[in-house]
Amino acid sequence: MRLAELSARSGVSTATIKYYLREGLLHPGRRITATQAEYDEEHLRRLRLVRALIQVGRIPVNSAREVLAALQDEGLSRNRRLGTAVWALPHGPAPDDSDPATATARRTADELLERLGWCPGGTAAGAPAAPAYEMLVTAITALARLGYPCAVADLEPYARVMEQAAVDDLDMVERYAPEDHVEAAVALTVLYEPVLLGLRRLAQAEESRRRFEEE
Amino acid sequence: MRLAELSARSGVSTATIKYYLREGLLHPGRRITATQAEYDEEHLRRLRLVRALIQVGRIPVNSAREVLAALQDEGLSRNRRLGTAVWALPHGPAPDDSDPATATARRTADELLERLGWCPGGTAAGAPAAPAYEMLVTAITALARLGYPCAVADLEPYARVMEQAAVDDLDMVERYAPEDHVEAAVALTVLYEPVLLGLRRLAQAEESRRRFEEE
DNA sequence: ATGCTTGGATAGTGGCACTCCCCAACCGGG
DNA sequence: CCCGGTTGGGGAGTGCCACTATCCAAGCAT
Repeated sequence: MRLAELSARSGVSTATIKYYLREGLLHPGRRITATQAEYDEEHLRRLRLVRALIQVGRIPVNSAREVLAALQDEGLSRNRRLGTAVWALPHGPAPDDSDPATATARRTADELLERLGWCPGGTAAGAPAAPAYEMLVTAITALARLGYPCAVADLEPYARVMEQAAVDDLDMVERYAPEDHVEAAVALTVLYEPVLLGLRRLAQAEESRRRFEEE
Repeated sequence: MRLAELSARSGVSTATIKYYLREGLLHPGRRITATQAEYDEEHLRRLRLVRALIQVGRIPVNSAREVLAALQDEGLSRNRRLGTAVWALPHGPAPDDSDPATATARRTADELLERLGWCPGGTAAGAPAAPAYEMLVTAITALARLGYPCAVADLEPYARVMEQAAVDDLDMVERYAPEDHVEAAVALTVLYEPVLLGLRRLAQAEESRRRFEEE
């Protein structure tokens, strides 16, 4: 199919597809002549994934490129590819280590992971800490600076809850053929984030109504 | 305190504070002379909240203004203020109702809410749907378009999990004095989002290691 | 008086995600 | 074979956003 048809079937403008091609988010089509190229179903599928990651998952174009590159790095084992892809996901500002509140937050996070029996820093000993761990530290620091408590005991219930979500995530991934695991894991990790946050806000509204309903 | 001291104590540059003042995120200081103003602890507290919402919670400046305006709208009841504030939180692109997949997603979401016993659309009957509900529909649509299943049965476990998180959220809010409930609810809703997502990614890594550890 | 700081206003910056436009190469009809 | 319309590549431009730099008059400190 031609660029125009790819555009029509995906609902993405040709200008935007050309931009993604330039940015390396999409492989170039098979060149038919010097000025024309042919795209296939794989391009369409990839384009839809790109769009979903960027628009729904709010991932910056640069990160999306890294994530997608990891997805199909044939030189890596399945586990390494998944790790690399999830590693490239956006994770907000790095903790400000000049702030003493950050040190406290780090201790809280470490103690939490230890109590949960998870790997310290989200990785094997000695390795750099996972971006998700840094994200957690940044958020705990901000909460502490605002005067909201964030002790291990406050965080633990949330961790238990996300542990359950992760089990459900992995169950869902395992429905697919092993060669699709990495893409499924990335897509489900990213695209279930708005689902989880949306459900949380709805659940809060419901619970709030239940507790404070007096009109 | 003067602008310079506010800047030093918050770690935010004077230029940025002036920008926030212009944008109405911060109340103007008490004018001392024609060219000087005095700020107090309340300004400092507010500034820290603004920074946390924008930097850690990734809320756009415009939304932050609306959220903060709702926080202290004296004309509204506590519940209405909270509703207005949470309503103003960012929620991604609106569902594309010209896409038939959106209609399916809407049906899935409705059925899910019904099964959970939550208000349809996250609101009272007839009222416009909550932004969080629209966010959910958008995400379900994107997943469906990518070929990932998103049936009611797939979503329900996540909803149960977030129901528990919401109970924990509200418990935490109730530790504060009633007059602080609204601010606490907003801060905890927004700032626990990175905590939850970070914990989920760490939990996934842990669960993945548990299932696929073979080195 | 003078030389610093202060705070308000305006204009500018850099990054990001597109989007416009031109051009040369192609394709199809007459 | 010619010619109008279409295609894809590429560079430049757009709009938005979150700041940031500069200027200026008014203060305060010595």
